[in-house]
Amino acid sequence: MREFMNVTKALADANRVRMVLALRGRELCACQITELFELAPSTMSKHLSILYQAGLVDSRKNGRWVYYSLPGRKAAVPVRHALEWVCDSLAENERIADDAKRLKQLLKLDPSEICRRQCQR
Amino acid sequence: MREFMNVTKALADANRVRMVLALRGRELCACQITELFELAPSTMSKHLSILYQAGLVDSRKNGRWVYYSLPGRKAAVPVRHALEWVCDSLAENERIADDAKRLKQLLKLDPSEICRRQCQR
DNA sequence: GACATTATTCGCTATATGGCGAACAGTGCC
DNA sequence: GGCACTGTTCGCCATATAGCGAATAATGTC
Repeated sequence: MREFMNVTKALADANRVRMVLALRGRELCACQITELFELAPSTMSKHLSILYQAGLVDSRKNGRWVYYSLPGRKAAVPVRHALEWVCDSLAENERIADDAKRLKQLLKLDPSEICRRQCQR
Repeated sequence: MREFMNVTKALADANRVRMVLALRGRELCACQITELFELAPSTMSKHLSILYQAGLVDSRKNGRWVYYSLPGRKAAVPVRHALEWVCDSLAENERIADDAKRLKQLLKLDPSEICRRQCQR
């Protein structure tokens, strides 16, 4: 029950749901996600931590960068079903499509370029 | 997105999830649900209203009684999938099994008997 | 080692949420 | 109509949550 509620609570925030969908089919580093959603890095980090605790995302550290991704087959069955449910339900969603569009632009840039942009704010 | 978040938010509370599972395969009147979960009627009513707004439960009024049930085929696809996900994920859960056991006892009583019990508190 | 870079943790504030009891509303019975 | 019964709405309080900036941690570069 505890674990299941971790998943439902993790999915009860629109920004976290958008993050899950942004991770479909690719991994993203923290700064890319921060840039995509225009939130403070600390806020982003907390969201990702909640998703991670729920098992909804994986993380991988490489040097100074931390990459997040969807867990795929290794995830527990309830988590896998949750991810399928979320992705299926919002596949056609306008907001999600817009996120995907902006992400596409973002991926053309070098990650370090993104971080530089953030520092200038 | 709005509608989808209504569902995830509705499922982000353990008591509401337990209510959904208690409604598997039968309808229950509000006083039965109140008795099962030992919450104040006003609290129960609010929870049921949130589930209803999300489309996760149906309601039917009959005289002084209001009956709640799962929506079945008429529900939208994302809602149906959510209900399947919840029920599958917690089918073996201890707490849910205990709820089911207590509910079984409760169903032997007449609804009006239950209400009388509540008034005596 | 000193410094820049990337991400997380901590401390705080504003808002949202779950809980209750009291008041109100709708229904049925006398 | 008056009253009992069943549920809901309202007003309140305590706690949880999302957000930010500052401080800290971890890594790479000079």
